[in-house]
Amino acid sequence: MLSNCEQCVVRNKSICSALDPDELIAINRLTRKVAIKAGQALIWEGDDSLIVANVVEGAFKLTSSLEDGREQIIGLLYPSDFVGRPFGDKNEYSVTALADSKVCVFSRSDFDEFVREHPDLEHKLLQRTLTELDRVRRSMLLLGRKTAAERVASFLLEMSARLADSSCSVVGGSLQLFALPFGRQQVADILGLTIETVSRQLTLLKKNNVIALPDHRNVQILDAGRLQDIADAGAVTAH
Amino acid sequence: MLSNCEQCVVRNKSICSALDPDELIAINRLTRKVAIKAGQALIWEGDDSLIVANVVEGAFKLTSSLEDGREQIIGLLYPSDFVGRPFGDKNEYSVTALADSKVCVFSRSDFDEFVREHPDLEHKLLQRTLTELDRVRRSMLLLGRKTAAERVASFLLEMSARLADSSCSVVGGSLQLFALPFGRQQVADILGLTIETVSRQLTLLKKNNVIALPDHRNVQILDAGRLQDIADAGAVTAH
DNA sequence: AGCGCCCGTTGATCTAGATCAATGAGGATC
DNA sequence: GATCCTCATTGATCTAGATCAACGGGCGCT
Repeated sequence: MLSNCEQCVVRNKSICSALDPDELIAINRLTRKVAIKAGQALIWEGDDSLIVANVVEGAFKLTSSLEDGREQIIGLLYPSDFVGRPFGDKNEYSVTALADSKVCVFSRSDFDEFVREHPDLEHKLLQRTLTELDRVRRSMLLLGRKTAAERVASFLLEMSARLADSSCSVVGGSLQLFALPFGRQQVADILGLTIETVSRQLTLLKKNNVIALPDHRNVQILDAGRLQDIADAGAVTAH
Repeated sequence: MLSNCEQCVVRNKSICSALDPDELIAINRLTRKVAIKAGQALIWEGDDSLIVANVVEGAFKLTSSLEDGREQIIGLLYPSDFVGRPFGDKNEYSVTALADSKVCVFSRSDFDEFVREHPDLEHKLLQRTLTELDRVRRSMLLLGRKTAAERVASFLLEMSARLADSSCSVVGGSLQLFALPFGRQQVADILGLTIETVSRQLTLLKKNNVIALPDHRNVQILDAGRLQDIADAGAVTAH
């Protein structure tokens, strides 16, 4: 069964939304849909950049590591996001599936060529890259200067914002519930903290009725204003 | 005196290198050369994105801050670098001159329009943005997971690499001398450390004969291999 | 030359968060 | 339903780096 761009679920949100029906048929020939199991890597840090892809389903983490095993998560990818390093020869980070996922893969050289011939596509790619750059720069402030309390609060707000448009979020007078797509260690690797510190900060927020934790994966924001204050200035009034 | 792209000193290195003589004349009309004194801001964090520019001369820092004054430097700009946020309405960071500088300014709307009409220019911009994204992601690992010793060593190597092609670098059997374009506080704000910690790490490297510090601004790398080892694994063998 | 001033260095102490160490709470397997 | 097994929480202690506090040295100014 061939993949078919016309009935692709991320067609209208991915960079491919820049293409008209004819172009969609053309790009379809360059493409191959691939399933990736949770935990499996799509790209390895340091590898030559041979493929790029669109995320169709699931979730991925981008990571950079030191030899002794310390790891930093430098980005998260969801359906419709673009993966890989076009116009460059090395991948500076690994891309690993957090859940069973599907991606739509291009050979990098095919993709580079196709992009150069389709300025609207290149424009979409530029916009995404600029947005991602803004996001990454925001996290530099978090990693370089924020306290543990500020980091955890900022993280919860960002996750809630990012998962808001997807299914399970209920916004009723600042009451929000969402499921983290990963465990505590990954949260720690996003925030540049240890698992224990993340856990302690979360229970602190729970004790102060800023959030509720129905179970290990779900988070409910009870007081978004308070959480925002903590994210910006770290004012935790409790013991 | 009008600015003239044809005799621009950064013409061949900036994004404008994508333009042919006719296009250069066209873009020249959109452009205004502006001098910025050291310490003066070109763009403020949170401002609407009304201008973009090319750096012609001098140096700039990009910063993001918290209300209580904590600051993180999230990027440095040198001649030929591009500044500002095209295709977006907010600047998420401030841009401040580190030295007396000159920039070539565009109104953002003029620039956005011109770029859309010149795919080669947009391509250059995309390449720069992708390269910058790689750089910024590398610093996420530094800020999130590296120790003070590793950060300082990584910083010195990156500065030496970046300043290598410019004037004053002397590469004689891994012997390199360069001048930092800023003081200790700025180094601390780049590395997410305090000024005292930066100072202590530098004197430690000096005591171990890994670097020499002729004066407060100049750094000489005596043992680049050793410095690289420290940057990657923090192995400081000394007291 | 002498006087401040700014910036960097050095030292002493403190603390946020890391590390080490149990303990507990689902979730899958048989 | 008992047995693991993995992952989160909680507690006790340690430490890298922050904070607080002198001190010093280069540079511009009169």
